[in-house]
Amino acid sequence: MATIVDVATLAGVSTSTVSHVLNETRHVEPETRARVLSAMKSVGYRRDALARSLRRARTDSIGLVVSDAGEPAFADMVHGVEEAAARRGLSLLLANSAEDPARERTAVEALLDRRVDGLILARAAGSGAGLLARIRQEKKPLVLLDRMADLDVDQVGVDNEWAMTALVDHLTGKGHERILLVAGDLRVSSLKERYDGFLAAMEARGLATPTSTVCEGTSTTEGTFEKVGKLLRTALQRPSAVLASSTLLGAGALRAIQQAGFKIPETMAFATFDGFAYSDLFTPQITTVRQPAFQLGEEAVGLLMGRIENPSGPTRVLRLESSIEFRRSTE
Amino acid sequence: MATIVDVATLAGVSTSTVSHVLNETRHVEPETRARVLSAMKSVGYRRDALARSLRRARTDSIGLVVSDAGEPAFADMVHGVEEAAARRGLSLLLANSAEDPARERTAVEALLDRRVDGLILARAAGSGAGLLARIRQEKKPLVLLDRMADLDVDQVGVDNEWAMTALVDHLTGKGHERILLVAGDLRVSSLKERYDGFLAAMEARGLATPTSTVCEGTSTTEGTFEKVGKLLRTALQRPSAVLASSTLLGAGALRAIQQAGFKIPETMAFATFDGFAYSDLFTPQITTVRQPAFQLGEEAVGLLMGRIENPSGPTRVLRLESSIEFRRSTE
DNA sequence: CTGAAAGCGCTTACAG
DNA sequence: CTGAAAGCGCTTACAG
Repeated sequence: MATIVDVATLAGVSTSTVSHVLNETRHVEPETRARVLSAMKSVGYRRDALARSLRRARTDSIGLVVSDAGEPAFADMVHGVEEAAARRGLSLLLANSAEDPARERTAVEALLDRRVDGLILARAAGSGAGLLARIRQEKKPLVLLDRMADLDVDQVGVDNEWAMTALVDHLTGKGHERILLVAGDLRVSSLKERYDGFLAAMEARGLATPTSTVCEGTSTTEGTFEKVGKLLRTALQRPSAVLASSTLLGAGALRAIQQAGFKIPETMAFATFDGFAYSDLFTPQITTVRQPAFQLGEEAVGLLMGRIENPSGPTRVLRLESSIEFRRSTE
Repeated sequence: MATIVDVATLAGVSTSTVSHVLNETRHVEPETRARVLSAMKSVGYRRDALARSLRRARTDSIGLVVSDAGEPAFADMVHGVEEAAARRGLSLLLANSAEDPARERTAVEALLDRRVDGLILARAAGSGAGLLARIRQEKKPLVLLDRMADLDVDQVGVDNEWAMTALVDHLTGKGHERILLVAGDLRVSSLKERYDGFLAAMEARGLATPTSTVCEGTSTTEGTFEKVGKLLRTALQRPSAVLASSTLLGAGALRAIQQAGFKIPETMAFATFDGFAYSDLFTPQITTVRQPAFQLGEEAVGLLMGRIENPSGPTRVLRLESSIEFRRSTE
């Protein structure tokens, strides 16, 4: 591997000059410059980003830790982050916590060790406040993605309560009064917000919300299938509509509905957050709250760069708009 | 940020000793060791991975460039690579070429600059041989993922020809003789292999394959929709079955079939590679060739580590088995 | 069992 | 307009 010294020697100049040619950071005589450039070419010079970073105390890289790389929404967010990072010439270090706080911690430590310029985190379900304190203590710029926190931290997510309210409006408008919410793990802030939105919206419409109309705590498709199935079989007053707070929960609920013998939308209405890909091609046609996952990722990078450039600026919290795709499942 | 010097000073030892405690690389008196450890704790020491890498000429990081982060199959591969890398304590640098050879090149250069220990590449459609030559010239360990090449390079993909043959067998067994293959961009090796498999299988069964039964060259859902629609409307001898070589192509073809007024499977059989998530929950129930995308990613990391540890070992080429999920769409 | 010192490949004041 | 030299934070022969 050729180094800057090789180039300097071959060109008959100092390493300073080579460095300045490389970075265009001070004037160099055209002729000298040309000599340096041709020396670089002839030795196949490639600047070592590591050495450069060490000296500059800046790596031009950012770290992203997502909680569930398997979910399509997260895959889209990763994609958005990658895109936005590449546009700015930043490298992206990716890690997946798989909803495990211990793995999340390990991943964050590894990223801090690598001196990323900043961190984007979609936190694991059971993630404590300690990790964020740690990052703050290192004074490392941080942005929370999708999973927000009631803390003084830059973050970007979606308008979960608004979307849930709109969904409940839609269903109650169709005459539904008993709605089953498949809420999932309420330690996840986005799921909690959807849950809160549901309770508030139902209450605002004067509709009682007995416990039997919320299925919470599941976090796998299989577990959700079982729990929803049980609810559908035993609920004294059977719901006329089911609402799922994520794709994974929706898949479990859908299977349970089908297996219990209901027909969508004839005997059971159904809607879900996030939803399924290419859903317009398939039956049942499902009403879906679509979050702008890709943009979420892009905005996270924007917030992070803002924080890196201005460490003491005011905290920024972004809520992007979801859109609701109304389809036959809630007719 | 505390450095190794701070720790050494506080503990009253040399930096050598601190380093050796850190890496457990030579014996240190228990008492000294304890002093060092407590000094680390009290200054909040965190080893700088950059400085370490610079010295060791090894970064414990690998780079992954995928061609289409939007496709679910690639998302799964990324997930598999991440998982396998994390298990080995490697950091993952991720980039997306979006099927653009120029972006691919930029991404690879950035990764080489960062001195990743090795590179995993799912190459862009129009990627030339120059890039691989470049990587080889840098003597950087390399593994090709999914998109294979007839070159002396470690690589892992799936048994595309076998799967296509099995699919054709299945359809001809049902009496289909005119099959439309939606083949996509044949510069992509996996698509080319599926295409070759199709031609060979049809020929082996004595079934003519006039041009009209292959739709090639499209690489968007929209474009595929249009082209397949046109074929279905104008084909002199209309196909009785449609086969798509990827999810994206399948989505376009499916839309075209539906819009042309065919019913699956009554008036048109249909099957696709890669397919749609949770497809068992939706109608039409589509026969799908499922590739083990996650494992593909894991195996790629395995091959890469093998190459890093043994740069002069023999080339390894892996073909993982796909599985075919037979469903109603080809009944 | 431990330390002094060189060196990884850069950048950047400082000096001329 | 250019160069000599210090220093970023580590690791690792070498010496004792």
